[in-house]
Amino acid sequence: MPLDPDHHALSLLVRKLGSIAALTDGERQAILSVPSKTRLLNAGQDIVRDGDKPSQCCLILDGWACRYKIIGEGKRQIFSFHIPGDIPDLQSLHLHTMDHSLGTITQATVAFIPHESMRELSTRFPRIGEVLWRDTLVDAAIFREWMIGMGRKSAFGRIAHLFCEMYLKLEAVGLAGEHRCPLPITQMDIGDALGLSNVHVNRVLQEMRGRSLITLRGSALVIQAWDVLIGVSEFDPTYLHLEKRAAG
Amino acid sequence: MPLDPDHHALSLLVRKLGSIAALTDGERQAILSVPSKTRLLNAGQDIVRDGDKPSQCCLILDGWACRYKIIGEGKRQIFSFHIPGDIPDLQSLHLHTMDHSLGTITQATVAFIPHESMRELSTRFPRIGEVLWRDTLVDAAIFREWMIGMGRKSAFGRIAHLFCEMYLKLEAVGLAGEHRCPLPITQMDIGDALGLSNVHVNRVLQEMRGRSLITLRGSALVIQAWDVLIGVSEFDPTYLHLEKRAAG
DNA sequence: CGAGAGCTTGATGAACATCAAGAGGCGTGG
DNA sequence: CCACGCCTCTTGATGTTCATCAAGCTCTCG
Repeated sequence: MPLDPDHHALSLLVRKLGSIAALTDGERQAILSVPSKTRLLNAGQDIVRDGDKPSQCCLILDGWACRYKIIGEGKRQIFSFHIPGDIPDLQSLHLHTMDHSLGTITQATVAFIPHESMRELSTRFPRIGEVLWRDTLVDAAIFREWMIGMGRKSAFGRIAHLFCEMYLKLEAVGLAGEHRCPLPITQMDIGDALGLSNVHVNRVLQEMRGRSLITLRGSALVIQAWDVLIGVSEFDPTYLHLEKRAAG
Repeated sequence: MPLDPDHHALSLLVRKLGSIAALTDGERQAILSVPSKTRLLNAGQDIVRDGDKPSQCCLILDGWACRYKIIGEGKRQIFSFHIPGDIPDLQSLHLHTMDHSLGTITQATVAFIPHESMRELSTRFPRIGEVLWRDTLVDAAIFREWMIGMGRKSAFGRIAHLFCEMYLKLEAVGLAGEHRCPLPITQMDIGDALGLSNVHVNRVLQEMRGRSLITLRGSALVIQAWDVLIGVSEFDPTYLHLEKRAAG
């Protein structure tokens, strides 16, 4: 089998989907034969923009991305952070106009897959379609949880919640463990995601460090007091709908 | 044709889906032959609860409902308001455990449809599956818009935005016009939806009335100054993805 | 006509935003 | 190798938007 990068890209998709529902050989083969183009992007680069009508969606192979929208005078709201294995703009498959933007946070490797192929795949293999649909539903569940944070939680609780969430998401794809994970985002990013000023984020982080709850240096997060964080943030992982399964 | 209430229920679904994508006769027939049970519910009654594993989903025929979650000590976050034609718990089709609750706001008529039938319908008629999927994606788009409000907008902007949104959603199903619509929710509900206290909601409403922007008496909202409201709330209806089409 | 839910008003305080300025890190180019 | 610039983080001072508490009012509906 040739070691070409695009094939590698799709095997990540196979693993991701296989971790949610067992795949048949036929389904596996179908996914692997989907056409895709892999590209390396710089940090801080837009992948799709508010208002675009994309004809492909993207699978993150390496690096981090986020979905966001610019509003008013320089204000920004980040809706989600995305890590390898995610398809952050899957929704564009059925919502033809982007109502927000998607951009990289770090340097990132991304595979582009034509909508046409995704639609065909979903139709020919309804089970794959269901898993993809499900993926967008988990997405929405995370939005709801962020709404709770912004509507009803303190800055401290929101930040703690975000840390727990990102840790679990990373752990689920094998990129974190032992309460350590990469977190290559600025305090500004955290603020824009949680509806806080960067100044206030900074002060909360100081407090967390002062109470020895976390270590956060460079882009490495260590959660030293997991129980405290889930306590203050009322973190309940149900909403992530991570069904533990052996990868296919 | 017999005038039985369940058949009537599904014809609403036909109209709803038909307003998004043109349906073939076969598709129409298939929808109409889906089994469903119609029930009349009181105001303030739960339909599905946080933690449940429902085996059916519901179509609202009449009245209003909302999705919400109770957190901490008596705090509540409302995620969405639902009106006739909505299927508020469609996500339970693929996310088996509810991570929030769904309840009525007013007295409501609701049709219950087995998940099994919905899944079958989606598989046999991929186009219907796509439209349903799309519906959950619009749902998520609305969540994103609410996040912007709670993260980056003033109380005034948030409330104005909610009014514009509900008006357009109601208008799209023929329940509003001429900048008038029903709004059978309390100030407490508005607060719980937007992350505000009922007291503060009250004060903002006073100001809106004082500036002759709206009239809100009983459950009737009149938007007297549409342009002002969309201005202050930076309302852009793109996110509702209302594609104007003649109903099939 | 009474009871309860929702609305209204005032007083007080807390959690945050905003503004401003400086310190530390890190890559880039001379 | 050092110097420069930029980005991020940090810290302080001040101000605003909202929450909270408490009480009285109004409307509706049984």
